[in-house]
Amino acid sequence: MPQQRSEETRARILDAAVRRFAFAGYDAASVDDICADAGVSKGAFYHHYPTKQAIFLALMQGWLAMIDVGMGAARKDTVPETLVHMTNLLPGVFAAAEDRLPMFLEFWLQASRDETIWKAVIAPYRHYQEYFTRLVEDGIAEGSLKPADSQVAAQVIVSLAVGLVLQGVLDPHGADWEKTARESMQILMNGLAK
Amino acid sequence: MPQQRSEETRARILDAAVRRFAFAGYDAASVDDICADAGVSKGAFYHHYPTKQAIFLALMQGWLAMIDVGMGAARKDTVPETLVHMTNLLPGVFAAAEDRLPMFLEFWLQASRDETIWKAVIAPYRHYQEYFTRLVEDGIAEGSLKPADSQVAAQVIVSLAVGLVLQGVLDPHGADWEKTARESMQILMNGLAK
DNA sequence: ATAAACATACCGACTGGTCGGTATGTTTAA
DNA sequence: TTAAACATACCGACCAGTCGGTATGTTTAT
Repeated sequence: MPQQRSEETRARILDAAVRRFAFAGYDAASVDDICADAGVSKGAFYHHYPTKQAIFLALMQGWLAMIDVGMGAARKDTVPETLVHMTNLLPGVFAAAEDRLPMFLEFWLQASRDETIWKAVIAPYRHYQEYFTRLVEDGIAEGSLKPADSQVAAQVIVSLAVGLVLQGVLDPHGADWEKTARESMQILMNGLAK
Repeated sequence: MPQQRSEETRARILDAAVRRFAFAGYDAASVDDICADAGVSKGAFYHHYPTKQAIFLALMQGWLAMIDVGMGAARKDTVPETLVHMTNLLPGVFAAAEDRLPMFLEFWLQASRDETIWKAVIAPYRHYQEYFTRLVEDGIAEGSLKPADSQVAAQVIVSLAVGLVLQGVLDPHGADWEKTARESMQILMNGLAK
């Protein structure tokens, strides 16, 4: 394997970037900070990534791809079961990414202001919307859900999830968010299920 | 009128700050920018506000207070009616504050990292939670809502609202958000109402 | 085999510019 | 006249990105 050292440096920079961005935010995390954290020179940084924005984007892509994989693997027998199962996955997500969740917000905020980042965020985002829309349609087809506008139903689900995550970011100790997530989905189900 | 000029300058600075923060975000909006936009010198700025953070906080306070007023005025005969009426108010909120909504996200993000701002955000936020909790309890008492954990029910409502607003920020043209808001609340009601 | 030629990885001082905040001077209103 | 309101010049810190140069492989020609 040629230049495996290079790959390791790349990874170290990426790791450090996650830490610094999560801790201080995109603007406040300087490239110098990231380099110091990674134990690497600025030259190395710019050798591997053309700009600060580029590494931010790389990070985001990785994160979004991860979610994608996790979602695909959650499919169960019936649609309501799948949805409930997904909420059961939430605690793990929270625990694994607790300190990184502000980054999620950061992604969103940057996306709302930066054309490049927006395009990178909006595609997977719409993909999720479609995923849930199809899920709801399947549920209606299999008879476990009431006939309804599947698009709206999907948006409700996504909105609820987004809202829960963001409240979890803002006020982690303000509630038992995993319990709230489970029961919230239950209430939603009462409105959607047959 | 003695300090009327002073008051006007104050207001102009605040207006400009809203515009610049909304357009560029907290970090990217420089004090110089704000002053230029307000047609005022830096000396005037620092005469009226001790720091950049202070003006941001003042802005946030005003915004939160505004929501407070709007919420109190929405009360109708029954609880479900009140909630539906509130979603009907959303389009106005969206239209009036379209370009300022990213600031909402900015507030949130800053709050998740800055102790001072966090405290200023969390108090009104919990106040809303309590408002909705009481609203749900009233609904249960008046018999229009199913008996349920009022706290969780309130959190669902708030989560949904937060999620809808944030999706509206990220992807304004991705859906008809006011319609979605209305129908979402309807679905939720199916799960909550008797 | 091995040295020369080349390519990639990495270093860290430096630049040009920005920004929050301050010091000091001038105007305005009472 | 005097204090508040406002203006201007300036300071020190910081920061993304650059650049000349070095170190560490990798390929090529002999």
